Amino acid sequence: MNKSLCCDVVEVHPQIVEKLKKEMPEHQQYQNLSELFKMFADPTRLKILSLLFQKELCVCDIAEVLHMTHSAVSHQLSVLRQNRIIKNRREGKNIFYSLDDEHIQMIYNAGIEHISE
Amino acid sequence: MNKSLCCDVVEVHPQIVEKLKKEMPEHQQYQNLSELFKMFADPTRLKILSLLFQKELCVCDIAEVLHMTHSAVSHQLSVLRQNRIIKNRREGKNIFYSLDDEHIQMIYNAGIEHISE
DNA sequence: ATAATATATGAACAGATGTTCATATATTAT
DNA sequence: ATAATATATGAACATCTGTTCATATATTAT
Repeated sequence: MNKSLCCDVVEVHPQIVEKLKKEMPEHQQYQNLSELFKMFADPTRLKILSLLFQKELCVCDIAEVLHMTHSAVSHQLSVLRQNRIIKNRREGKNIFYSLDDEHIQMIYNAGIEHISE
Repeated sequence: MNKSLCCDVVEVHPQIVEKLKKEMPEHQQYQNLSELFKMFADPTRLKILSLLFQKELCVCDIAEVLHMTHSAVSHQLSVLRQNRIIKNRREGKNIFYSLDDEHIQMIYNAGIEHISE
């Protein structure tokens, strides 16, 4: 009788907990959001993005600037592209990569602001 | 002689590549930034943050809303706190968690905007 | 067609990550 | 002091992640 929902005896915020439970968006939305942020959660990808903020570039440009193998760069570009962070266009033997939209730089900048506060 | 720096024969963007190399911030900065974004790169942590946007909460509140064990919640809160995403205050037996600053919500919202475009 | 170049891709591996379980610490009530 | 409660923490484990290596594909030049 009147078994509490939290902390075994008394809920700390019973009405708030109920409200939050009801208003909670679907798991899928959090999943999608986490996958977006995952793209920013690696120093190599951040470096690549920060380069693409300045100019569209091909694999070999990026590999050269970052002192990385072409393969490693290509894999990361592939991941970024599959997640709609960047897009590409072919020009002869080269494939040029660039940002997919401006939100990407907004998110990046918001992060920069935080760490340099 | 005149050995190219990129693509074995001709750099695609030789002057740009040199410029980018010189202006590249230190690895540590990208490392720090990636660690910030890592905090947002997990659905559970995003859920916790979205709850804390609304109200300061204790472990048991969060565990109840998310149907998670207290231990799992506590571990995530600990990670978030070590990374200065959230702070806490004790009130008797309870420890209340809340956001450390407003940048956090800015980053979160920038992400939400992107995925709902 | 053949060779050279630019990029992509699959498999494998090491290292990181999130949860669970068991246990410890801290606060409060008895 | 003892018991009960809220939270923290260490170890273990399975899963995920990023790079490397080897190889494949696509484009261009010969």
